[in-house]
Order: sequence, then C-alpha cells, then structure tokens
Amino acid sequence: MTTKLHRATIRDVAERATVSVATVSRVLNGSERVTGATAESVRLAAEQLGFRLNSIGRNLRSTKTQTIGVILPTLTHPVFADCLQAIEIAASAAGYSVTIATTSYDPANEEAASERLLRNRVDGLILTVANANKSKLLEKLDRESKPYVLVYNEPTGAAKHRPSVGVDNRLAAKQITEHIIAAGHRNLRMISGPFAQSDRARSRARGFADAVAHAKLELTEPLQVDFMRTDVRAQLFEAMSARPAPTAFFCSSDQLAMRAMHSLRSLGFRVPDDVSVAGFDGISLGEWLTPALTTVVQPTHEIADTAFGLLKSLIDGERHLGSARLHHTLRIGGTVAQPTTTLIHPTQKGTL
Amino acid sequence: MTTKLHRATIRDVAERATVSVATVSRVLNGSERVTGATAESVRLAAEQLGFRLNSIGRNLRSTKTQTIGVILPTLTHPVFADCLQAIEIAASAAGYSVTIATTSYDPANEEAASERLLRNRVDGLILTVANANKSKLLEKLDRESKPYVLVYNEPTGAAKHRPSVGVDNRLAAKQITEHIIAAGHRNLRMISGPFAQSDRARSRARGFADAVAHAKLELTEPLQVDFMRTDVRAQLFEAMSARPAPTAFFCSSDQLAMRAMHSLRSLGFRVPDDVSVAGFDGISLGEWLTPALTTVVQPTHEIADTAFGLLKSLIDGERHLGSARLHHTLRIGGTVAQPTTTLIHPTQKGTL
DNA sequence: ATGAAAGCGCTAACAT
DNA sequence: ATGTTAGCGCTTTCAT
Repeated sequence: MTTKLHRATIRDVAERATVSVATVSRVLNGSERVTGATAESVRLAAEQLGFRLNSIGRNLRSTKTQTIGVILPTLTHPVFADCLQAIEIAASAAGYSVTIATTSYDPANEEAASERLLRNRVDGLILTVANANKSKLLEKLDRESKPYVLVYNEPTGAAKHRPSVGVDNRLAAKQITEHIIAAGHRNLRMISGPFAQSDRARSRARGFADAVAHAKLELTEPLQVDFMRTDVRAQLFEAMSARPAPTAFFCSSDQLAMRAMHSLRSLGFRVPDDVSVAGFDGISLGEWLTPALTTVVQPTHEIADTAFGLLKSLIDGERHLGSARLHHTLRIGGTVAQPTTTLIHPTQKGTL
Repeated sequence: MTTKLHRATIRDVAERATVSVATVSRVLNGSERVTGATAESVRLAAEQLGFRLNSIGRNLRSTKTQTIGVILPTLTHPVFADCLQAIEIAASAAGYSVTIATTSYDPANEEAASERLLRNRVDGLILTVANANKSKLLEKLDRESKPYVLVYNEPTGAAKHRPSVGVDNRLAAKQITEHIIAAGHRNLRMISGPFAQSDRARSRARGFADAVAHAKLELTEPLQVDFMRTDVRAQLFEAMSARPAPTAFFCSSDQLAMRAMHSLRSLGFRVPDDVSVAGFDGISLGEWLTPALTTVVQPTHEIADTAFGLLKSLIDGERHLGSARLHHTLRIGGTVAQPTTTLIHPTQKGTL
C-alpha cells in the first residue's frame, strides 16, 4: 500500500506483469484472446498495484464516454426525481454513468446545460424540455445527430419524429375528467401550471376540454398558476367566487392538486365534500393522503427504463426506433365525490 | 455549417486563426496574456468552425475534471432530491458538472457506485452513507485523500474528522419530542427507519430518548419500519394495541410520518384528535397537508450550498475545514394536539 | 497470442 | 505575446 495507490497506470501494470500495455488493455476489456495465464498475471499485478482504470484516457481514445446526460426541469417534482433515479439504475446496470442538469423550466438554461454536457461528450441525452415542438436545443441535437430521447414531452406535428417516451397526456386527462363528470359534476375548472413551461400542461388542458365538450358542459379557461411564485390561495378564492362556482378541479399535476386542496381547505371548503379535486402524475405521496388523491398514474419507472433502452439503441447506431406511448392508469382515491346537490350556492366560507 | 461541426478541434481553430494551438488554448481558458486582436480572431475562428471544447482532452491533460460525484441513498426521498438539485445548481454555477449514483441504502452499492465515479476521476464527492463512522467507502476516500463532504451524516467518535454538513439530529429530535410532551403527551412512541441504514435515524432516536428521559416518562423501543417493504399498517395496529397505548408518534422522517398517519387513519384513529404525529425533514409537501405536518425543518438548500462550498475548498487544496452543523427549525403544523384526556383507553377502532 | 507505435484533444513547460 | 513540443492514459491498427 503505497501512498499514491491509484496513480498506477496501465503502464505500471504492464511492467509488473512483464507484458505490453496492449495486453493489459485487452484483459481489462475482457475482449480479445489472451492466454488465461497472462490474463491472470495481469489481473494480479493490477490488484497489487491498486490499479484503477482511468476512464478519461479511454474516453479520449475511444470517443465514447459511457456517460449519458439527463436534463430535467427540476428535481423538486417527485415525478422527475423518481424518473432520474430509475434512469440512473438502468444506466449503471448497463455500465453507463449519468451526469445531470436542471433547467428550472427555463429554456435559456437548456442551452447552457446542454453545452456543458456536450463538452463532456456524453454519448446521449435523456431530457424533458419546455416545448418539444419548438426547441433550440432539440434542433441542435438533431443537427449534430446526437442521440437523445425525450421523456414526458409529446412532440407533435413536424417534431413528431423526435424520439420520446411518455403517456398520452390528452387521453389521460380526458379520462380523468370523464371520471369527474361521471361523479355528477357540471362545473369543472382546470388548474394548470404555466403553459409556456410545459407542453404536457397544454396537452392535458386539451384532454380536459375534450371531456367537457363531449359532455356538453361549459368550458372555462384553465386557471394558470405559477406554482412556485403565485399565491394559489388568492387565485382559488377568486375561482370559487365565480357563479356558478366550480364543484371540481382537475389539476395538471399532483403537487398542484395538493396545494389546491390545502388552499381550498384553508378557505373553508371541505374536500371532497364541498369541492372535488383530481391530480395528474401518481406520485406515491398522493396515496398516503387521507383521503387518497384521485389521479392519473404515469408509469415513471417504466418510462425511465424505456427511455434508457431507446437511447442505448440509438447510441449503438440503430435508427428509426420511434417513440413510445406507455399506459397510464387512473388511481381512484377519495378526493373526487359527488357534488353536494343540496347546496344552493356554495357560500363563500373563508376570507382572504 | 458542415455536417460534422463539432468535430473541429483546437487545432483546426488554430489553423483558421493562423495562430498556434497554445494560443487558442489560452484564449479558451481566459488565462494568460493574449493580445485583444488575436484573441478576437481566435474567437471568430472558433465560432465559424462551430468549435466546442472537448473536456476529455482537457481532463486528461490537467488531471482535473471539473466534475463532482454525488452518492445518495435514493432520490425517491424529497430531501435527497431537493438537496441534489441544490448541489447541481451550486456546482454548475461554479463550472462543475455533477455525476450521480444512488445506493438504495445498501453499503454494497456504495462500493460499486464510488468505483465508477472514481474511474471517471471526479474531483470530489458529496455523499450520504449508511454509517459515517464505519464505512469502507469513506476509509477508501480517506486513504486516497480524495476530497469529499458528507451530507446528513453526522460522523462521531474516531470519524469525527470527516467533513460533514447537516443539522444536529439528536438535538432536533429532542426538541420536537419536547414539543410533543409539552402538548401533554405521556405515552410517546418513535417510529424509525431501519437503524442499519441510517445513522441519522439512530441520532434521532437518541434525541427522542433524551427528551423522554428528561421528562421522566417511560421509554419504549422505537418501532423500526422498513418503509418500502413492511406493512406499516400492521405494525401500527400492534403498536396501538399496547397498554397504555401511545398517544403520539415521533417519526424519523416526513415520509414515514405520512405513511403512519395514513395507516392510523385507515385503522380508525383520527390525527391529531386521537393520536398525534410529528415528522422530521421538513419536505414542502408536508405544509400542504391538512392539517400541516408538525416537523423539524432541515435547511436542505443551505446544506447543499455549504457542502459544495466546502468540497470546492477541499478540491482547491485547503485543509482542516471541519464540518458544519446548520440550524434546524421546528415547523409547528396541526398534527400534534393535546391528548384526549377523557379517553379511558383508546378503544381499538379499526381491524386488520 | 502478444508487442510496438501512433494518436485521441488538450494543457503546460519551455523557448523565443 | 506567441510558438514548439511533450505528454496525460488509454485503445487500436499493424506487425510478428
């Protein structure tokens, strides 16, 4: 055990095993035909020297880094955090490292983040962008034919060729909205994150509108809430002041749903007795609420695995792999109930 | 715009700008004295060529990667996810990339994860290990004098020299337990994650015991719950069958608290009317519950910033920087209330 | 089956 | 202020 153990290079190993560096490299990579005896002596020498392969040298030479980049809007959102975790597990199982970047939903950050990753020569990227149809970053990636797979984004139109993995947001939103309507609600309102930050939010709003239109109900404008910034409570107070007042809210994410429920309750409305709330995502915390949150469950783990698998194929040179729409499920909790028909007009119970 | 834009190397730039590669390298690094004119021509050439620095080459030569590794038990836990996000923000602001690894609380994975990171020659590591006092990984890092900073871990005894950032878990646990006792509870029970997986859990259990002892109450064994695996509900059913039955639970994490509340409620106990619950961590979701979760708030963001700052100093060669205990705060929600004194014996309300 | 040698893209002495 | 040159640690023809 010398002081600078890991400074041992492939060359040191070669000397100690009295073979050439080429041979050492061969046994290190398992590849090539090397005599069992020499291989063993190399392994022994490596162990004795405390040798640790320096990936940098390998990467420089092979122009492959066995590293993928992951660019996500935030890790504060459990969906993204869980997804990243699943990606990391899949990647490391395949011998890949993962380098991350977050954008705070800001396309400007997408640029800086991607450049950093690209300078590091990641072999490919898994990412969620603000808008998959119109993205400088994606255009760059396309131009440079750098492998990437989108998660959660649903590119459409001219961008439809972009590889992506996620659920059918519009359909899922339509279905959960139908569930709300089936419970007897006639005055629904959607609460959404800022459309500019999320094409998912837009798709979900479309699905909501689909269901509302199909039931021949009146469609109101989604309440756009900048989650981290705005006073959700004030916005909800106003929303509940409308006549007829909404009896149910469909929220574009579970976090939004939780905040909405909290605000509604603090305004004196009982959930689901006075007003129903449904979410979207299926974060596990939602199950632990009482009553449990009614929501759409996205198969996060599967999305991650599929995305990594796709990316791996792309990296390995396969083409035309297409995208994957995975199955969502409805998780019927207890936050959506029948509207209280006896209520003339839900009196404004709370105050600001 | 040729096909292979980014294949342009520093050498191509040098040729186009009719200077030497050394000069290009100099303007790229901002360092050194280069005439404004030549610098400009180099920048122009680089732009025209769509040149993108290849970090691999730089890293190999400089034996620095401007990359840190982050090893965390999981990202499923919001505390870790939020911390990682804050680390990433701090790191990228300082020009560092971050490569991640998760261990699922399994020390065996710590080994594999760290080797991967170390092969990638990360400049330093930020990590949370199962046991900061007894860790093969930490011993290795010490032996190789690889810079690292622990987060959340609280090394003690012989391991006290290990740089760490976090709160005083024992004190914080003691304080929130005192809060519970001050509400009038006499029969408290702690619910903890597996001690083997978390030295924090052990510290918190000690703090709990401190408060219980100080109030001269009877100390019961913490209920160890393997969160992801065990049937929490069954364990709680049993716990509530004890006589005298506990009237309050202190949970070693907010997630555990949420699961506990869910199980208790499904067993027919009202929280906080029949039984009080407090958590630890201060995840933001806890604030959105109704009633809001009473808990200890760890300054996650600050922990991340401090840890990165410390690591950066270590990487830059400074020594003897010590550790940082950051301030926690109690967040008094509504999940801890006075025990119902009229209750003779809390009758078993639910069934399995 | 193994070795010799070239070179991936860059930085850092050392020259000039 | 700028150029020359020697590698950083590894993989990979091309020989043998």
